[in-house]
Amino acid sequence: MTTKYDRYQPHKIEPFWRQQWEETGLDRAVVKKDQPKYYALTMLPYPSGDLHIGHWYAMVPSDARARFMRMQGYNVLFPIGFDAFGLPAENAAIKRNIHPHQWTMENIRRMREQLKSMGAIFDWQREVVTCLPGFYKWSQWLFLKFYEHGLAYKKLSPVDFCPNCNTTLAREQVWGEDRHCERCETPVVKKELDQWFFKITDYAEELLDYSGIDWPERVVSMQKNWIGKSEGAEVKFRLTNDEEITVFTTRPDTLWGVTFMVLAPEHPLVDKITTAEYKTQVKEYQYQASRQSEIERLADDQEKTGVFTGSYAVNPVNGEQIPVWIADYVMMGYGTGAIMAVPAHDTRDFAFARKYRLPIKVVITPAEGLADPLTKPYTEVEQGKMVNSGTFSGLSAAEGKVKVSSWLEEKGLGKKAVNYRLRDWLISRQRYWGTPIPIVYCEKCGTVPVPEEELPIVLPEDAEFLPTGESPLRHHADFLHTTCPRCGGPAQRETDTMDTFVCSSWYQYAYLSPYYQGATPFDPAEGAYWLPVDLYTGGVEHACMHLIYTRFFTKAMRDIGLVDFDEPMRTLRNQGIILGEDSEKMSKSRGNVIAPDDLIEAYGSDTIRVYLMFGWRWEMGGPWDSRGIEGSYRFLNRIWELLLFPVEGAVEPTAELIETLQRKLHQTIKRATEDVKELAFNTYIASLMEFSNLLAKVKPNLWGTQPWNEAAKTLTLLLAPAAPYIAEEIWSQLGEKYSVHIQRWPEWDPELVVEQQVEIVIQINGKIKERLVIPVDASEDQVKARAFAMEAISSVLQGKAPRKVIYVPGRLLNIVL
RNA sequence: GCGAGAGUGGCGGAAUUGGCAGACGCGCUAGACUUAGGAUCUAGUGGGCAACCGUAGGGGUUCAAGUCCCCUCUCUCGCACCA
Repeated sequence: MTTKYDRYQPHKIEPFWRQQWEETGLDRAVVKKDQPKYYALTMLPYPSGDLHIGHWYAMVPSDARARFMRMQGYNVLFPIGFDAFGLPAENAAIKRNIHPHQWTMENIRRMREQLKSMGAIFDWQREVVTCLPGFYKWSQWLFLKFYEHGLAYKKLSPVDFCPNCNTTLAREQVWGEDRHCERCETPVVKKELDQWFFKITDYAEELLDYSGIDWPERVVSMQKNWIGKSEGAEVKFRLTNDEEITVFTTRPDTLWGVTFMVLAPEHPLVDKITTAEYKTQVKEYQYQASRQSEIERLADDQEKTGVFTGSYAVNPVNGEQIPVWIADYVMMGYGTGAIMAVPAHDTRDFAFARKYRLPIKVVITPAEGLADPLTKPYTEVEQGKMVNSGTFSGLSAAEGKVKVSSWLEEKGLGKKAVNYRLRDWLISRQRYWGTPIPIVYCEKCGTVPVPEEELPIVLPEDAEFLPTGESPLRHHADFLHTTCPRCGGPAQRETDTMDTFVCSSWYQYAYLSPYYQGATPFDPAEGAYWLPVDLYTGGVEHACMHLIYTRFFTKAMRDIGLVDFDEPMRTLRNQGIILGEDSEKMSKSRGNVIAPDDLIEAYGSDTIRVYLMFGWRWEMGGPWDSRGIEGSYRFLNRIWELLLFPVEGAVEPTAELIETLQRKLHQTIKRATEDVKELAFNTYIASLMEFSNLLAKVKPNLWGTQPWNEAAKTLTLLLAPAAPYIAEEIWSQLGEKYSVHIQRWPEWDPELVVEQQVEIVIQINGKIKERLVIPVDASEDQVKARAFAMEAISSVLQGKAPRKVIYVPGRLLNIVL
């Protein structure tokens, strides 16, 4: 390779070592029964065409961490793949008349090369591309298993539909107040469609349990929020015309305060219970409400509106007759779509009652009583006491909640109930570029699952891509028409494809044995060794979608008998986002995109790697600073010269310098080790910088001595996870054996870490007056004696005894007067 | 409104969890080497002439607070008529 005295030339060394690593299979990950495993995973990218600096920011530190674990003696699996189904490919097909498959695979080819230059230890033999039949066969297989186990079902339901993407969206793909499409920001509309769902709600309770995993509090709280568990009771209300309406309430203790009832405008009972007199008004209101969801629901301060149905219900606890209204502040999609209104103790009901002059009846009061008439609802539970509530009067509201529920249950008027905000996962998409749902519709047999042996149901290649908004599969006769697997008669295939989140819900298992040919989605022997994932890293934006789905999948797979653990990923960590230099999100339209390829050309991959780790707190991210990267480039250049350029002239080692060097060496090992372990990459790099600064200082005296050589070797090892290319080159030039990356990570000696001399701060009343350098093992008395002898101290004391003296060994002496 | 998190020099960020605030780096200033420097090296760099003052603001606990407690403000993210 290069010879000594050459300057640092990343463009020479990086391709060379990349090839060496490839040829020697350095990063191949295979099962080694006698070695502890470590499965590190970074979220797989969508093959948009170009590797973005954001991909680097996500992957490089994860890679460094994986490399570190490998040097710590673990057998590390750090795989990569491509989340290759999805809309952009299909849109490209429509716009530019290029087949989604071709578009996707070309992008992958390009990104694969870009990923390779990054220098990560991806084992490319384990690469998985989700749009290949070898992969999606198993998505289909899992669908069939879910179907068998009652976890996949079809139902006609109002779903969110993006008119621009021409497809349905899962609830979590609808964002913001105006309910727009996650991808294209078009406001979604409601459509009544027959769609496939996964029964994620079966796992709602279990999904709330995070006890076995180490996930960021933020993600946990977002998920809990999303799942939205609330406990209360379901209460049955009989109407005067004999219909029955069930409501869900979290406040059974307020039952005596119910003064009216409200149904969602779309509630199925509305038509039945509306009396002739009110028909027109109700119909009109229902129409307005249905338009509401289609029109952008602008922030119109949400004045509550509603209309009376003409019917009355009977409060089961006291026999009072209460009017039944409909109002759009009650949602069909939550609870039972009907509420009992307690205006005295609920903000919304209060506003509604005020507007329509409905009675307000107080049944919970604080010790000091309430204003009469009420000016605002009293919603407190903790301090409230029940009143006007029959035999329950006098109980605290909290007690009441429990006791009233039990009582309802005894009397058959209702029951304790838990309600979740989480809804089943809508997986049907009316698009071509996705996993076909392996279902056939037969006139005779109805809905028939495709037999396992017939998988994969392959996407036909010769589909036509027209901007009509309908799935090409629907117009593909060969695909559409088939025979019923059960009766052999004519049948039609399901033409919906699966949400791409299905692919990413189980891809971590596909890496174990890509495109597996066996009887299950992955090789059980590989699974037994590598699973589950030890460390998963990626963006926090997936908290409520991907990260809930993959937990659900793993639990479902467990119940099917495919895995024997409850959670897919033991530890989760999120990185932040790198913004443009203008502190805005990077985007082509803003023109603030930083292209990694340009940076590689200017500095080489190692510099980018080091900068991405050093520049920000990883979990935070922040704006890019194109001047900052110069610092990382300088750092690598300095290391290069420091370790490879000899000293001209005499070297004069002193015992003191050797000791200083050795101590700093061990301190650096300690810091670097602890920081990488904690994913504190910025301080890890900082510790290496500090150490190299010291090395530069002692180089004229120690160069070539045994302690120097030791330090040089160790620094190279410590640098290896961050800057793998330069570390390998330096290692080789130092005359060490290939490869630096499979050497044992250095260990520190706790005794050598401690300073021999420490500076103690001498404070008077907490203010620093003096500093004192003493041996670490100096006794308190010695420190005191020396401190009191100091001019600045004794002059203040003037012989008087201090009130108190606090001594913190190795840190300070505080003299309190 | 609810939930989560954050606020430290000109900037990115450190601070062994209550013990020297500002490590490391960027930028900046001065100097050196140079035909030249947007290269490199050396020194300096929170504010203030000082005593001192400084971690969003105010209060508190403590010998000691960026760190703990209470209040306020600002920002970011998520959810949002959730019954």
